[in-house]
Amino acid sequence: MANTTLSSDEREAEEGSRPARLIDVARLAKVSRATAARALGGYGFVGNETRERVTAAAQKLNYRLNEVARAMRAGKTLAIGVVIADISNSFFAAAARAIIDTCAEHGYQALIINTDDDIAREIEAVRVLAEKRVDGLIVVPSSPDHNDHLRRVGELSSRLVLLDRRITDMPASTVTTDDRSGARDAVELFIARGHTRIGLLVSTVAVRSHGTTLPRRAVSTVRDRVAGAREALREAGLELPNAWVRYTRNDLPTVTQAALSILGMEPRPTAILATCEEMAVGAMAACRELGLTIGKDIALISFDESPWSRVLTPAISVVQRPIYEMGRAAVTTLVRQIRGGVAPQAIELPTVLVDRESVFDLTG
Amino acid sequence: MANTTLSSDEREAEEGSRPARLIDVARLAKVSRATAARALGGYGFVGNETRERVTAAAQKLNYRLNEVARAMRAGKTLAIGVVIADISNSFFAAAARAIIDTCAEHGYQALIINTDDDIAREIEAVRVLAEKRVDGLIVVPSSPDHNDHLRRVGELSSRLVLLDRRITDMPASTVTTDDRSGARDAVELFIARGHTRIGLLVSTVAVRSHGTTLPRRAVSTVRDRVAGAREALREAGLELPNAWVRYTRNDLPTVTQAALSILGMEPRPTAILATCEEMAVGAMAACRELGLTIGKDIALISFDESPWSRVLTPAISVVQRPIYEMGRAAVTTLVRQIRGGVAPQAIELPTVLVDRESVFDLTG
DNA sequence: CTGAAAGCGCTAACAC
DNA sequence: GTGTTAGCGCTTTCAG
Repeated sequence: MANTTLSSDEREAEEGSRPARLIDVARLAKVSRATAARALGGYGFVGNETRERVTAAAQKLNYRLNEVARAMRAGKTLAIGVVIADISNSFFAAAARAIIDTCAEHGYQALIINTDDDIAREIEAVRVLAEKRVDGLIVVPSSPDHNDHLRRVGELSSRLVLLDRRITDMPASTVTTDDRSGARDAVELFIARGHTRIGLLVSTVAVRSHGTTLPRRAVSTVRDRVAGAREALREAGLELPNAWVRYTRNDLPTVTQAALSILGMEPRPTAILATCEEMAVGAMAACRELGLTIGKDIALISFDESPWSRVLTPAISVVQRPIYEMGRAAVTTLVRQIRGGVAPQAIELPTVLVDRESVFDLTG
Repeated sequence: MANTTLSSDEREAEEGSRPARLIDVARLAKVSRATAARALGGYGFVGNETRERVTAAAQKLNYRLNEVARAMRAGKTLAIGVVIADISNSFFAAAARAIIDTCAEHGYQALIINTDDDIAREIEAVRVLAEKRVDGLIVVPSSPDHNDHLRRVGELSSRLVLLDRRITDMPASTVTTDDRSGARDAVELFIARGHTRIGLLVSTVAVRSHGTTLPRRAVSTVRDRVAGAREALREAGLELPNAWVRYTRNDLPTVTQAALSILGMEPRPTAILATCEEMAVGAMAACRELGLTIGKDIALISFDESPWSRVLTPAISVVQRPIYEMGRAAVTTLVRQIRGGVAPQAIELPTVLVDRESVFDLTG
């Protein structure tokens, strides 16, 4: 390696001594801070030769804009807060991916906080993000009726998008899917194939372990899916005994218990609608324990596509939701609101039922 | 609702007019900014009665510390940059969950950027995070030998933790798992059960679609797993024909093709080691197409636990890695480095082989 | 076209 | 115990 001599400036750039500031660049280029800022920021009028001198100086000093100072001065952090239940859950992971990428496209950074659907943690998360002075907020609300913390965040409350779930009495934008139709479609498919005993495995955190009554604090997606299923059932003149619907937390042991308790009924359902991946897995676990075969003894439809659902035998039929699009829409709506001061809007995306092999025919 | 009269201050707090600043609190409490700061920040000496007046004023004005100003003044953002391949991938999602939570426990906020294992995007991500003046950096490096961008970040290069993968010639902390042993254990189990024709399905992005030679740019986890498998094979005096190992991108169609090309060989392997969930799913897809049954015609072991792996029939045997612990260790190490200026360290966590039902016995 | 200077909101010496 | 003040690094009028 050539033993080149480095100027003191250059050495500072190489090592981590102290990041160069605008004024250092200005001095090296023999201009004022204002001119340096203009040259680097690409605004205002700067002479060509001056601009080049500044750029060269910045390069030489390895200058990096201090975003913190910029944010302070400008009153914009270019950051967006994201409050979700659990990023390790596949639904939220996919949504987060969309949010992060779309934020980046618009020059924003996403700050993500997990709440595990705990309202206390949600309130705390919003507080923290407000202190960080995020320019906007995307929230997956954990409770359908707590909205105080979302109203009390000053200007942020007009830069707020609710994702996946609606909440009462909150004038904010929402991005949701038409889960009621999704559930209807699923149940109607069961019915068309001759199933009359249809069970519901419903994910919710508003319950201690698992139970048979709709929890008072169930979020809108839960309510919509149950309502959609009930609708289809009612129109077909079918019963939905309490014992066939189970509201449950979504850890595998609990879900398995819940599924077992449905499948242990006499008579037992021949079909199960699972409201998410975890519910489907629990149903599979229960079937395994009982020696029941999916697609033969038990028909299954699950909300949300999983990597494995089309690969199993039988392949699992699912109600697909456009998760990536949801995340993307949340960000674009939010950014529009931040920039334009436009009115909140409600976006509802369609679901699509993908029929594979897990719903066998009973009419034959 | 009671028609209470609000003071002008209170109304401002209710609406989003303009966030209260420290000086507003100070004025309302009739003290100086310094005293207000001390009272609120809980440091220095403040009279009891004064403290109460300040707290009350802050409450009344709905005062929120401005984190941006604090960061600027203190020279610490309390933010940590996280550069990963893809947060919607289950491995990274779990790691991210651990990172975010552990960050929060230490008072830090995680800023996450996806690279899709593209080195150009990784370089850009590091640049952006450096501008944001993050206090530390966690990187899952996408290339084993690009390290310039990680050296050129000034003081940040001493506040850097490499997660999941090592890279050459970089004096940074690393948090990895003992993947070599993991692969060894898996292959040894195959061998113990009488399998002699063992295939490898290896996930990598350093290849166009799928091929049979170790890509020059494969990351350390890929190298380690292949090396571990080869070791076990060699010690048992077994061959690993090129045709039985496939390096592939991890989208389902490509993986399925790769798996098909292994399973189309004559003779074909009776066992497959999949280096991640996506590889296992691809193997399952291929088996499905060929009418082969896992656990009967083809033995399968996969790296990383999946929600569904223990629930299938047969249940899939896996090489578990302590993903949450990895994320947690990355953050604790990093925080120690930020706070203490301690030397970089290499942490290697063990893997554990969980034998379930997907490795059938050929010795009978 | 370029420079001087004010100030974003906060903390931490340093006085009193 | 409490107040005064000097900046952190940047942008942005306002002069020249």
